[in-house]
Amino acid sequence: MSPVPELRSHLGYLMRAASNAVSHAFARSVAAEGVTVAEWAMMRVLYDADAVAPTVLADRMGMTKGAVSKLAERLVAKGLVLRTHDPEDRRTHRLSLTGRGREATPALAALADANDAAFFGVLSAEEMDRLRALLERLIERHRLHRIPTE
Amino acid sequence: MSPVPELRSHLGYLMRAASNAVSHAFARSVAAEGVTVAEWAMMRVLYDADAVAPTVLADRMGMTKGAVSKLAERLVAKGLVLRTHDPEDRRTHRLSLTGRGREATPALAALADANDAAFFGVLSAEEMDRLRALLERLIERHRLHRIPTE
DNA sequence: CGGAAAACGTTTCCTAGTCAACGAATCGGA
DNA sequence: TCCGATTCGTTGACTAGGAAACGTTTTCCG
Repeated sequence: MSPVPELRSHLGYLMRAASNAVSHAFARSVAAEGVTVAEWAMMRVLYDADAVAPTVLADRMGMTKGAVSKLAERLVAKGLVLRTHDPEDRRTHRLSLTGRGREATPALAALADANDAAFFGVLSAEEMDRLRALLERLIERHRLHRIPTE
Repeated sequence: MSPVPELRSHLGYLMRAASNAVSHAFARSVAAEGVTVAEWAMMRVLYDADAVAPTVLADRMGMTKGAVSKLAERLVAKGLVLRTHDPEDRRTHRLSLTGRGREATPALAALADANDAAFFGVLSAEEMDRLRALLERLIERHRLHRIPTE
């Protein structure tokens, strides 16, 4: 009967626990293809929007530019991403998928689908929709919150 | 119109994004008190169940014993946790909060409450309950799933 | 009761990300 | 037009955790 709330009572704690579990499972899954979760995320962004500046990627992926810099370097080393010059601004450059990177992406997407199905399959379709709506609202709100402070 | 599903369509991705945001905010909050999120979690477990073996903590916190070993070492160095011998088994030992650790815990719990309120306050009470129920089910299911494979 | 097997915590190596300092390039205002 | 302010990506210091190898201690069974 302590006045101090339990760990389990905090939504933040539950969120972290669930997220760790799902990400860890997914990490094992994509590791078989030789990439990490963050690498997959960057590849997926580049799959749609090629020739993206690192700063844009950082914003879109919710990471710092330092992290993007290192992540891109790993993908370049693996031959999945390449850097090209920006003719109009010599400070920056553009990141694109290589042919191999583009070819590998659909298979990784399939793994992501399978991981989602395995982890969230215990929920009904309606519950999954509700969860998705709740998460999207939280993310949306946080985005708005973050801009003025930084 | 690509056949490859978007990142945003994956619940795992949304979960990771939301979790990162809430944990990051909380990390900044508790950093003012000189501890990290994981350190707070261990302290909270020890607050209720004192004199706990590292293996038990690892299981209860969902971390590896290696991570617990390092985490405990940091807390010992900060004077918030102490190790005592287990008289019946010389392989193991017990972890407890020091007086200072015990005194500091309620304030950290208050920060956790405040962080929860700030982050999840955009949801209604009913939505928060639903989210909690969904997360608890996912965690529960994953626990059960993990045991037979290891 | 003795030796193989198991349990326990630590340590090493690795990946990963934040923060802050930095140097180069560009922009903007006087 | 020129110099301070800003923007851009990189780098280094640091925290954090997983995987696996390791040494110690205990357990279990023949």
